[in-house]
Amino acid sequence: MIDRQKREAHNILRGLNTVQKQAVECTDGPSLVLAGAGSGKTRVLTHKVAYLIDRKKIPSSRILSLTFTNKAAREMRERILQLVNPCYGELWCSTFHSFFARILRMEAEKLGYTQNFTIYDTDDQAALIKKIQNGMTMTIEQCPINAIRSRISHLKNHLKLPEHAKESAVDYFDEHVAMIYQEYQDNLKAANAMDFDDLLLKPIELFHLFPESLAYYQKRWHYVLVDEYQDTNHPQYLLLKSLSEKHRNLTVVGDDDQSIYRWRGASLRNILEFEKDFKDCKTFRLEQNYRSTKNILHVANSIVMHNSSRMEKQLWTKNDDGELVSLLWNSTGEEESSRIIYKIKDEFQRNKRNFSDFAILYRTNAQSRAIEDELRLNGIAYVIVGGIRFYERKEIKDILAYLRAVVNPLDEISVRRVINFPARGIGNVTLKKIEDFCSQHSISFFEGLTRVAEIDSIAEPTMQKIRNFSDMILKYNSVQHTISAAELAATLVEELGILVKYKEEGSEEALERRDNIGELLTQIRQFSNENEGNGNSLAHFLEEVSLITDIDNWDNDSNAVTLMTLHSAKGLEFPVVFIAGIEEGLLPLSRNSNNLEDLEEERRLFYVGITRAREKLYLSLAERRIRYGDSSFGGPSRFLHEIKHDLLELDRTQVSVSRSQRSYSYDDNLPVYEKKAPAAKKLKPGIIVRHPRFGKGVVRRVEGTGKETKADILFEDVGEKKIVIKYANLEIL
DNA sequence: ACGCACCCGATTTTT
DNA sequence: TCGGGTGCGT
Repeated sequence: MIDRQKREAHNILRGLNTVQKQAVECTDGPSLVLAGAGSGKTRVLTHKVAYLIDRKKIPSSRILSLTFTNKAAREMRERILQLVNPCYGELWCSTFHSFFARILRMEAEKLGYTQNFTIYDTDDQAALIKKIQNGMTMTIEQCPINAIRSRISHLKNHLKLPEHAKESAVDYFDEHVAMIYQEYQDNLKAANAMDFDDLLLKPIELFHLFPESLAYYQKRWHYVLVDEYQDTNHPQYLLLKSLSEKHRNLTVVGDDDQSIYRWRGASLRNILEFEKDFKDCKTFRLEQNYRSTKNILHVANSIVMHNSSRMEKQLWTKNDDGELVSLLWNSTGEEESSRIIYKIKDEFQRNKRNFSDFAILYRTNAQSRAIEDELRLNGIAYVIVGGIRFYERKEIKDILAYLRAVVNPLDEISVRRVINFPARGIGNVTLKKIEDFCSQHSISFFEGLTRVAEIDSIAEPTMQKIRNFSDMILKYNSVQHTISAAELAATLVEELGILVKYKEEGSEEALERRDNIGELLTQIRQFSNENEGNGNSLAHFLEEVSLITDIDNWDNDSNAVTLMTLHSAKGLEFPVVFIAGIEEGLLPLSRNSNNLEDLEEERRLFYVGITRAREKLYLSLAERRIRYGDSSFGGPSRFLHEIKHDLLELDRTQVSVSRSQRSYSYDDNLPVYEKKAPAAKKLKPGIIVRHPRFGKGVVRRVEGTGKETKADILFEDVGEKKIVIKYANLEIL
């Protein structure tokens, strides 16, 4: 036992370079790790947590690691568990939003919410704003919902209250927004709902109003570590500052050159001024890149050095020069797609690559379509990250809205969403009558439904329909704690009869919707199994779902080419990367070419894309491309001129394949799209399993594939064992 | 209350 | 070009 601990402690520092080691060993006080792309940023973070637990004997429950995505949080947890014995206690790796949502669930009453509050996503926000705008009597001119939504979000992120917004309004739009903003906040409160921004703002309010509550959390967390610090916004900055005020052990890791979420409130200031904000802070610069070839890195450096607001850094690598970066110069958008696919096949055959080695990145989702068509035509498997998310599909949102209404009937947006779905003859006129009744009596929309008998103008048959609806919601509301989420959801879907309806409809679209709902029910079932006896699992499920995103589910296990936006690619790496559409108007996007700050963010976005590539980078552009139905010509991106010419290899080879010749669907030389066995896929370090003989344990390491897969598992009772999966009959918990 | 036709608008989207 | 949202007609 002691031997193993020694070995592990040694492992924690082994394989780190000098700066990385210094950063890990610097445990006391604030520290800033400026980590260039591919320089082992997450490595420093995970090793530091492991070091704290193992060397400094800090209970893991005192260490808080915050990230932006669930995927990053999950990976961080797994990597820490590979380094240290997890038995010291719970390990806290979480996203900002889910961490603070968790706090808010506990403290909701103090802020006038109940603990089963609903989290509103962008769609719900839009629906609410729309409702408010439609209800405004003196409205002269309507404004685009999304413009209002993002303005309100902007105001909130700058801690501007509706009163402030009113005072500082300079034009009609500002005034209009300020009015809606006020009502928007009131409505959220009445609906017992919070939007994403509130998940950060309400904790600030909580800490402000209840200093003893803040003191509790300050005492609770001895160490706070943050990944991707360059993307934090102002509320996040304030929260980090107050949470770490007592122990002062705040470690932030980030790269100002990779800050690409300014448009969403991220403040580059946070990382640029960290040394001023935390006076005695220690700064570490990780400038050695382990990911890319020298050529790729030179291109990346030559681009990003054109930015003015950045901290001076020079990435270098011991890796080989590698191939030159290729510039695929095309005349049209279609040619671009063909050429990329041609290159993929070429790389595939010449360099023995897997399809999962390739990523095709683009600035806008709309660009994916042409590339997808070409991939399909050539029988190459691909996965798209982003676009329409599973949980944003209409049918999924409909079911979720029912579940949300059941958990929180005050959630007016959800109730309204489903009151006439499936169609049950309750139309706009009736809704308006109920609405008026509710505002006359100052009651919630749902209470209005239950008191529909008092509304004279509604005809009896309609009343009955409304009563049926509200009774149904109440029925499920009353059993939510006695039956499992899975059972509740399945019964509800059954009662609604939508699966049958979609089946009868029979169209491809309807069948897909039916399947999606089936998939949702499966997910709820899984969730129920995993969280048995955890109180109200339906509410938990809804919270988890509202904080999940597409990239969280992306797993590069399937042998397929990955397509995604430059934004989604941050944090990932691929042997071969294509960046499509390096044109004026697209990169930089025309809207963001006018002011310097926007332009610099576009440049960083390009930089992020370039630095995803390990071995080979292709840049691609088209002289003409169809956009919004028109043919447009932006010309090569200005960023191309920032690359030294001897780093680029111009490739203008014509791809001489016509549509008809390419219409075969499978090429014998291409492997069949194949997914890895689900069992092997799910078994990852950090996962809890049950063994028929040894009981419960946590997976530490996985080696081998297929039938050969073995795993080191640390069991609660019998210690660590190496298990051959094939024979073990493990149950994944 | 529902269906169809037309019109407008159109980044990126960690949560 | 394409999809969603509005408004009119039944």
